[in-house]
Parts: sequence; structure tokens; C-alpha cells
Amino acid sequence: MTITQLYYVLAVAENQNFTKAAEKCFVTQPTLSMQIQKLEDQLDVQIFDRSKKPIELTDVGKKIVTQARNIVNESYRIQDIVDQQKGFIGGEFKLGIIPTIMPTLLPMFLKAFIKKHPKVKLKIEELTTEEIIARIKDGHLDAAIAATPLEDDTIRERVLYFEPFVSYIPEGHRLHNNKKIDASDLDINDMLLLEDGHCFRDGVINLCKAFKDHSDDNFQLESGSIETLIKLSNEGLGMTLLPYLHTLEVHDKEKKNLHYFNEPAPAREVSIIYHKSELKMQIIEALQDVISGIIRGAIAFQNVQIISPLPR
Amino acid sequence: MTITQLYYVLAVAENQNFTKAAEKCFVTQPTLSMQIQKLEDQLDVQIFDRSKKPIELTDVGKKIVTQARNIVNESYRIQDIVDQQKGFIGGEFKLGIIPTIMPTLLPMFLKAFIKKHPKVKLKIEELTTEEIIARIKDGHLDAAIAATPLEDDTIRERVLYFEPFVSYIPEGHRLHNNKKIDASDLDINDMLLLEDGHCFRDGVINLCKAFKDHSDDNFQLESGSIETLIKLSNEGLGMTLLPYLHTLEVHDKEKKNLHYFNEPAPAREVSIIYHKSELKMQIIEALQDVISGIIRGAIAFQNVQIISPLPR
DNA sequence: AATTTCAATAAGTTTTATTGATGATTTTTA
DNA sequence: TAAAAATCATCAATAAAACTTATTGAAATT
Repeated sequence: MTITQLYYVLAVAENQNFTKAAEKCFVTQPTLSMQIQKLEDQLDVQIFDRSKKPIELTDVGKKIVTQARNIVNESYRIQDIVDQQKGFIGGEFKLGIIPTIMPTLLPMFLKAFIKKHPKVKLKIEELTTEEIIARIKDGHLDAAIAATPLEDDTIRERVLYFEPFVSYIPEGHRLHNNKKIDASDLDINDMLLLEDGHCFRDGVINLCKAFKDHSDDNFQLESGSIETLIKLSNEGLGMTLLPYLHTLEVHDKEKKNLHYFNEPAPAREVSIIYHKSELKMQIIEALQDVISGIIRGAIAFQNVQIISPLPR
Repeated sequence: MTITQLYYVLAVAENQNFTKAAEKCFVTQPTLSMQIQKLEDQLDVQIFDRSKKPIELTDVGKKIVTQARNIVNESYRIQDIVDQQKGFIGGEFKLGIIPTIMPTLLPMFLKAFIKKHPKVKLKIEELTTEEIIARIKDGHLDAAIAATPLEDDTIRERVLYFEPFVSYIPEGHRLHNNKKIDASDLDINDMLLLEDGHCFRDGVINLCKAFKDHSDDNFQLESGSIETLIKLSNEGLGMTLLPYLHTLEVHDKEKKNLHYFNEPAPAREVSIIYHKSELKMQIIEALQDVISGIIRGAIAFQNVQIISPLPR
């Protein structure tokens, strides 16, 4: 049994197709077929059920794949140990970021990080929290930036900053003339929300429901981006909530629509998250350092109340 | 990087010698040298310091060895998964047993186990608790039978039975005419003990000290076997304590010297112990089943007080 | 029925692991 | 201190393996 064989098994299991898996592994299809057959012969057990189309794992196959993933990941750690010893910070690093953090935070730290750690090849992907968790678990992401706490045992979190919620209240809205807003003022029925799948949406819902519960959750207006929410709000379709960093990009003439919360302001906790196996920890810490350093200048709220990003 | 290379590294680390390690791996010495060099080249780091005699691990080398052991052990689990799926109970199984359990328990269950599971190749070794713990951790033992609790996070315990302590008190001893003995009657100064390293010795010391503490622990008479303790005791050199199963082998004419304790009798807890990784769990459970079944007929004490086997 | 898809097989090539012989050093022994 | 033994590295040769290209066979699709 070799690590390569296990890696091939993982590729076939993921792609449910020998030919595609072979491409991913940069070998020809017969190579994969033969190596997997060899492993199956040695173990004297079928890992894949080739009669099904697309190909499926057998029951034992599923267990073997879980263990194979474990072994392959642990094998990466050997290089990791060496890198750590040498203080080497480099190599490919796959980072996920949720959509409501991506456009504001990424431009703030990316240049600085690349400059400080030029050997790291960052591959950044915008993904929902759900996708991020799945990909951290299966090893397709090395780390991610998301709202926390996630309450997941296999995932570790390191808080980067607290980002308060800010109300965006257009003229003519019942709350427009309030200087400061209180969470208890909120009503989910005139709140513009992001589409399903955004954890910021869930945060807003949790915040609103903390004071008033509404059984008929038929939200009418939803959007995929915060930019659009602001525009919809300007049209008089309701108020909305923004994460603090987004308020820095609001047009000057719209600034008057921003209403801050009474302290402790509701806020989301933004963390860098990673698998508990702590692979590539040097790079994770390097990211944390750079982001924390930059954020200290831009955002420094302490007296906040964390709102859970999880759907209830 | 291959599992074989990691296995070679482990062998050299253990034997501190390429030639011996090669023999253990059933390959020639150049094979080991070259494969390990190849791995070192690939990682671009020295794993072994060859200038020292005998050979030593470098600092990174130590970390790599820990991880390599992890990977190699996890690779064994794949075969384990297959065996489990097939309900196959067989293969080599290395079992350790402490000296004070070996001679009484082994004859009771060995035949029955071999008959029930003929495909298992049991390799049984008599070892002290300390040696057992080390060998379970480094994978040289699959399981062991020892007195518990051991208070070790990496080791799991499954209790097989409770074995009471029985006093052996020769004629002429101050306690010889007591029908039943109480723990508070014991005095470590006229107690014959096993040599250092036996956990039963530590159990006896813990029991005696529970009532009287003696700062001057200069035991005079010690022996390596319980048989010898009985003979010494017959010579009038003091009393001693026996594990219950040993009393079944005392000569009839010496039976009068056996004095049982008042309930709850002090006892040791005897367990089958294994690494938390739970490798070869089918065989461990098979052993547990056979031993528990046999012991149920021979020993069934419940109202006992467990004495720790750990040195204080 | 013809075409496409996809894994298995066959044959040949390249790469890799292993061996046996040997050499260079160091350690042990006489 | 010199000889012997032990020990690891190196080299060339070989056996084993992994991999490739070409092809086949079986389903699935058109």
C-alpha cells in the first residue's frame, strides 16, 4: 500500500469517474485503474462498485476513503513540520472568504500580505459559510475568514475583529429621525435581507428575533449583495443593516442614512478558521498577524454584543 | 514520500543503526540508506545526525518520527477496516501480561481462545506495567492485561474482573489467629514484598500506607515471584499478600495460612488495555469475551475496594 | 443501429527500489 | 597502537514497479 494509491482512491471517490480523476492526478486513466485494482487485490475487497454509473463507493469503500483522507492529510504534515522548522512561509494556500467580508476586507490586507510573504501562493475563493466548513473538512481549503462562533468541533477559530452592525435607514422611514438605534427598535418586516445562504442574513434575523418573534417569515425583498440592498433601501423599500466596514464605502450623500446602535452595539465576530489538525499553521498565523495589524487601525470596537451567524 | 520510507525511518530511529534496522525490515542496508537519503533530499532536511555514534535523530527528525509513526499506524488501520467488514478475526496479535497475572490467568483462557480463534497468532510476552505502557504507545504491543486504573489518556481500559487480595499469614505471626483480616491490621514492616517494578508491590504498599505511613521505607526482604514469597513466609520471615487467583494454587497443607479480608476486601482491578486508536479492536473484544466468560466461573467478587496499582 | 463514454486490458517503456560488492570512517579489540 | 570489526555511503547491475500508448469491451446515449 502506498500513499499514492490512497491519493488515487480519493480522487476517484471525489470525481466518481476514473478518467477525470486521472486528469486531476496528472496520470493516465490506466494508471489509476491498475493502481486501484492492485490495492483492491491486496486488501481483497472491492472499494468501488463499478457496475453503478456513475461509479459508487462500496460500504467498506466509504470507510477506507475516510481513513485514506486521514492518511494523505497526515502525510502532508511531514512537509509542514520541515517548513515550520525552517521558518519557511510559502507554498500554495487556499483561503475561503464569505461574500459579506470579501469585498471590504480583502483589499485592505491582500497587498500587505503578498508583500510580506511573497512565497505564499494565495488562492482565494468566495464561498458561503456552509461551503467553507465542508471544504475545510475535506481538505480543499486550508483556512477561511468567516463570521463566528460556528460551534463545530473539527474547526478552530481565531478572532480577528468585531464588526458592529450599522443601520441604513432611508428618508421617510419611521426610524430615520432617531439619532441612535436600539436593537429593540428593529422589525424584521421592514428589513431588507440578503438572499438565503448568507450568514449575515442569519445574523440579522437572529438580532431581530431576539426581541420580536414572527412566525410568518415571508420576507419579500431579498438581494445577493449589500450594494443592492442600499439601492433598494433608497427606493423606500425598507431599512437594512450593514456590517461596519461596508459603511466606509457608502457615498457621502448617503452617509446621513447611517444610524449607529446604542452600546453594546450588535456585532459579528470575524475569525480566521481552520481545521483542528492545524496544517500550515505558520501561514495561518502570518495571515492573522497581517490582518490583525491592519484592522487595528480601521476598527476597534470592544463594547459589542456578538450575534450568532448560525441559522436557527 | 512513501509509507515504506517512513517505515524505514522508524526502524532506524528505533535501532539507532542502519544495519540492524535493515534486518528488521528484511531489506539490505543500502536500501535503507538510499531510501532515507531520498526522503531527506526531498524534504531538504537531515532526519538523522550520522556524525554521532550511535546515530541520533535531529530535532526535526524527532518530530518527523512522531508523525511517521502516526502515519504508519494509521495505514495499518486500512487492513483493519477490511478485516472488521469481513468479520475476520486473525493475524498476528501481540499481547503483554504483567508477571503477577501471567501464571494464573494465562493457562485459564489460552486454550479456549486458540480453539475459538485459530487464525489469531498470539504472541504473548511477560512485561511490567511500565514496559507495557511504553510498548502500547509505540505500537509494539496490540494490547495487554494489567492492573488498572492507569490514569493514562492514550490508553483505554476494559475491566475483566476484580481480584481480591488475600493475606498469607504463617504460624506464629501475630495475626495468624485472626479469622478475618482488616486492612488496618496491616503493617508494612512485617510484609514480604515483590521486587521493585511489580505493580502488585505498589498496590500492597498503597494498601498498607492507607492506614499507617512509614517514612523509612527500607524493606528488607523482597522477591521476584509470589511462589518465593510464600516460601519465605513459611520460614517465619513475615506475612505477605497474594492475588486471589494465586491462592487456588497454594498447597492444601498451607491453605490454613490464607486469611481473607473483611468486606469490602481490598482488590485489584484487572483489565485488558489498548491504545486509544483502537486498532485490531475485533481481536481485543474476542479476548475480552473469552476471558470474561472463563473468569465468571472462577471469580465473582463485587463488594471490593479497588487499590491503585500506581507507585505513589 | 451507430456513436459516444468509460473502464479494463495488453504490450512496451521508463522509473524506481533493491541487491551485492566495495570503499571510507569510525569504533572496538587485542 | 595496530589490527579487526562495525557501520554507513556509493556504485553498477538487476528486479520490480509504475506509467504510457494503443486497443478492447461494455454500457449508455443518440
